[in-house]
Amino acid sequence: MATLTAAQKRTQARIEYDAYLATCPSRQLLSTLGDKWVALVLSALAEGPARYSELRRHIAGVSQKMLTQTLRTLERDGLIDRDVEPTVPVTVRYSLTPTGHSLFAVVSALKSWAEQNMQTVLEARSAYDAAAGS
Amino acid sequence: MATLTAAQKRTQARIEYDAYLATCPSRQLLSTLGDKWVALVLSALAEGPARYSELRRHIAGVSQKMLTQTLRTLERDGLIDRDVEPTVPVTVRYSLTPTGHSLFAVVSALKSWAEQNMQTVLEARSAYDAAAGS
DNA sequence: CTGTATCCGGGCCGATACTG
DNA sequence: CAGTATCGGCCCGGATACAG
Repeated sequence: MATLTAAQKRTQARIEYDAYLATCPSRQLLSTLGDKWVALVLSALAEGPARYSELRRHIAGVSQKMLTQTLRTLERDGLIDRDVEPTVPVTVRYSLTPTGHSLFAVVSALKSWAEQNMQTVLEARSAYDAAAGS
Repeated sequence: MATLTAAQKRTQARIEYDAYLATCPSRQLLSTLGDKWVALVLSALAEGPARYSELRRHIAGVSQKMLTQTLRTLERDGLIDRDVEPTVPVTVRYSLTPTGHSLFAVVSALKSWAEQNMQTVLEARSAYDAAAGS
């Protein structure tokens, strides 16, 4: 039949909304920044260009896989440059593009907010947890 | 023995780094904002207080579970207020706190960056994919 | 040195059913 | 109306092994 059940309508609405979100610039940016290592890589490269192994050492907790994956994503989005020098063994330098620098500025603003307000947030959290425990 | 293998040292370094990240205000904020629905709930409430069912309708794609979970997290962090009116049936109004409003301002800045630069990013992405396909 | 390929466990999140 | 409880699929991301 042509009519849909309530459940089907809801599912359909969700699919459409997901599609809408997938094209939303803000959401795309947010999900990229939300990635665990993106902000750290941006910060590291904001201090200047660096080689793969330097990044790996500087961001101590990252796994090889995630570092490579993060770098590829950022490169694909035009946020960082990847320069390969044909030495033996090969040398690779990563650096921020202008777009990457401008994104880092935004992230810095976020960082400032966090540093100024996280204390308040943490206190609210403690108060909330204490009330729940009583 | 007292010495550690290279693998053990790396694991240890990762644990310490994770612990460090867990206390980093920026990272905490980023992982919160990265949550799929947080920004959407903030945006919705920035337009004014709303009831649970209103939010559910306004943010069409969200599931009951995730909406509740998101609201709880934001409430816990002191970003939104939850007011219960003892009517029958019960009425619940959510609204942004001052801290919540200030966070929304930051998110708005992020949104502006996304709207201004996502076109460039998308083009870079297309170019990258085209090069890979050749 | 700078990656790629594969396996696999844990957690996120949607669907569903139930409640005051 | 405004939730809570539970199950299950899927994907993220770490560990490991291999390669140019």
